[in-house]
Amino acid sequence: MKRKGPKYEKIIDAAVNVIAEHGYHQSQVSKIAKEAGVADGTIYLYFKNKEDLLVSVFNEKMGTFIEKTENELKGKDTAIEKLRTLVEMHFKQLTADYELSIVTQLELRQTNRQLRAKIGEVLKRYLNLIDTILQDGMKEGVFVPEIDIRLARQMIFGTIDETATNWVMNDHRYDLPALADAIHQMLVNGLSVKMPHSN
Amino acid sequence: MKRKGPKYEKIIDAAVNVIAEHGYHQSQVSKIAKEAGVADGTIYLYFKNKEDLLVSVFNEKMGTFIEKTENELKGKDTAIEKLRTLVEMHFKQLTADYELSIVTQLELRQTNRQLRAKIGEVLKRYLNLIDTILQDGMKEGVFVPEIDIRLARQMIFGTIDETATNWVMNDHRYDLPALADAIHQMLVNGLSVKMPHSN
Amino acid sequence: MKRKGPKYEKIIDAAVNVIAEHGYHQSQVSKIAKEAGVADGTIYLYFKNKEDLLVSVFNEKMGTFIEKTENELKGKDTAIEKLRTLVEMHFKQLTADYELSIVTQLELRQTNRQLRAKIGEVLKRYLNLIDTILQDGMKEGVFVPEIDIRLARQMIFGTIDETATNWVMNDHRYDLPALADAIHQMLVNGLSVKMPHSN
Amino acid sequence: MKRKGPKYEKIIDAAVNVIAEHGYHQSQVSKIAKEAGVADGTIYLYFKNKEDLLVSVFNEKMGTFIEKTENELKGKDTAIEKLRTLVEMHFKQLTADYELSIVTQLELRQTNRQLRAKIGEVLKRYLNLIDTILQDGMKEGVFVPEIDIRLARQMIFGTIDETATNWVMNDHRYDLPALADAIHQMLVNGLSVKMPHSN
DNA sequence: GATGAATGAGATTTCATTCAT
DNA sequence: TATGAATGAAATCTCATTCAT
Repeated sequence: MKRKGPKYEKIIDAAVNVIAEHGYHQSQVSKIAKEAGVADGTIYLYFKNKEDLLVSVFNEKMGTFIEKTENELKGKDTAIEKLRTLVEMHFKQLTADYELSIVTQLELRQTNRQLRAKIGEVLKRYLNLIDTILQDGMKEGVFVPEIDIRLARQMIFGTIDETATNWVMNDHRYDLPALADAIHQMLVNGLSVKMPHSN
Repeated sequence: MKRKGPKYEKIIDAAVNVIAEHGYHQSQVSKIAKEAGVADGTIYLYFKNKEDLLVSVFNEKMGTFIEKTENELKGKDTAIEKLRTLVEMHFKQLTADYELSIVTQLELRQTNRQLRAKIGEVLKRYLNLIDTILQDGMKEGVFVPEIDIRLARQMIFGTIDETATNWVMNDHRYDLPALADAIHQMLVNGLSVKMPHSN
Repeated sequence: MKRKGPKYEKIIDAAVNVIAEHGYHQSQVSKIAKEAGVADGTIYLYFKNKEDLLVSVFNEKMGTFIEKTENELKGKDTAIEKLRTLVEMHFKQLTADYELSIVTQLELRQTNRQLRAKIGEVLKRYLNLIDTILQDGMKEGVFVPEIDIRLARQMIFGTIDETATNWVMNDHRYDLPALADAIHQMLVNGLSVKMPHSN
Repeated sequence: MKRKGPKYEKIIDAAVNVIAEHGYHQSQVSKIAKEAGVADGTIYLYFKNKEDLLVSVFNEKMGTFIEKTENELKGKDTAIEKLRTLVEMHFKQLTADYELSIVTQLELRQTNRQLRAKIGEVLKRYLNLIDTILQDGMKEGVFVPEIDIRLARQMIFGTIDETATNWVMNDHRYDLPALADAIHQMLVNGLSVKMPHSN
């Protein structure tokens, strides 16, 4: 099972394109092979089976996605800046890769539980990024100390993801990164130390 | 195409049970028919095709879900109370129907774009509920007036949905309604009129 | 899994014909279905999978084969007559069913160990027939009492089977039942009470 | 097409081992190449194709088998002794080569008609040995002169082969050469000049 | 209305063989 | 000679849907 080489990359990219264009359930191995310019059997020299290919697609693309975000975060000093960067990077990267945005937001979700579990593994690294930002913010004293990290993470990821999915389902009709500020503002408000509202 | 009658209900309920037990991709029409105690062909007297059945499942169950929430909201006076009620009702109803929670949070998402679009139609009524609460809150002066309703709705729904999905994926291991208060607090904070944070 | 009905018979017979004509490895399910005049999927209403179909072919045909032999044996009084009948029936039945002779002597042997084990189960009933004849002969005092039943059975079956296989491999070019007498004579000689040869 | 050299031997032996261990249908060319320590393509420098390799395996191994038997027969004077030697050598050689016994008795039979025909060619030399013994015995006056050589040969080979196959299928659980005497006795009886039985 | 036997299109994966190096 | 990456044809089985009864 070769896991590197130019054909490996080609197949991964072909998979993204085919899935984005034809949808998950219409992405036969033969279609991906044709798009990659290799024989059907060649796929199986690089991937154990179709599921392995799909997981690898998510791994590779999400890996890059996360790394870029991590790198960008390094230059930021405060949790609030980091959170803004995270949201911005998320939206910018999806905007920069049209096909990928369709694949991650729509297509790769129509998979069975098993595949979704493996995808979930990869996502954990991203969720850990969020957790770190939250812990930083609590240390800095800008986020409410009693906050449940898990719930806060679910608010942040849920909000970003829901926003991104809506954008893709609306055919990328509007400027997603332009929404980053407003989203950021709401999230920070939700987490910040302040006078309690009266209810 | 009969849309009512005892068999109609039986088939809908059988579908929920079969999907919850065996998963979306293992829920063949014949299995649902057997669970419902009818012949395979009978399904097609009540539903146009399998997709129609699945949409109907979501319609019927989500319809009840939304109605109960609407009724509960009627008794509440302020937007903040209404939001709390919405979150609570969401979590309570999922907790009360084990099978439904699996079906709506996990299984019905593994469907193609077309089916998801139809499910989205049904969801709109729920999202409108959220919008109304937001508008109320802005009229009341408790929510920031400049807020983008769409983004706020995505934060609220995204947070609730992500929280619910995590709970199901963690095998319902903890008390979901118990989280409603903390979630509500974060959301209200995120939306409320207050002194801006310094960043 | 229906195991009876006119289609069941049709499929079994179609399988024999297709295997006899095209050989085991060229007998695709679709070819058998076409020969039987049913859809591919119909095969799977009557058989669990292709292996199950092949085992059933052997079961059904060998079952009839054995029953006819058993019936014929009932009319015989002595072990020697019974043995002659067994050999004759074996050769006559193969001669009467051209396709079956090819399938059982040549094609169904090119199968994996698992399938062969299941076929072996069916054969046991036939081998038991032989054992009974041997025991009868020993009781009658015409067969050497010290004979190892297992070895004697292997001689009888091995001889008959090898003879039949050669006949099929020689394209049925000669009259197989005409050899029964000579075969029978040799086998009886081999087993009979007599003066030991001098060696 | 080199037919000699150390790699030729290595490949032949690797084939026997792989087939014995994994079974005929699990013996891919690549697996044999790996076992032999050569590249897949190298196989095709020594053999025309996979069938040619398998026939060669049978050729080489059966050639040695037959030669050893021939050599042993040379030292024997009478047909009866020769027959005993043939049976003994057959069983001893199978016992001495565990892998070979599995390959010749079980695995190489699961092949198509074409390959089996070629294997039959190789076997002819062995069957000729039997024929010679039979003719010797008839000349010596110990075997019935009217015997049909072909039938007698089929009895001898069929019995030996059936016995050997049963032994392999019973996982070599008992001492095969120990059965040679009894088998020999039955065969000789079957062929010998004697008073006809009364039936 | 209700049945359920029958349909048949469609896709993943294997593996013998080739050929450029 | 030797390599081994690449090829691509080919077949089992599933399951939504139909329709004669």
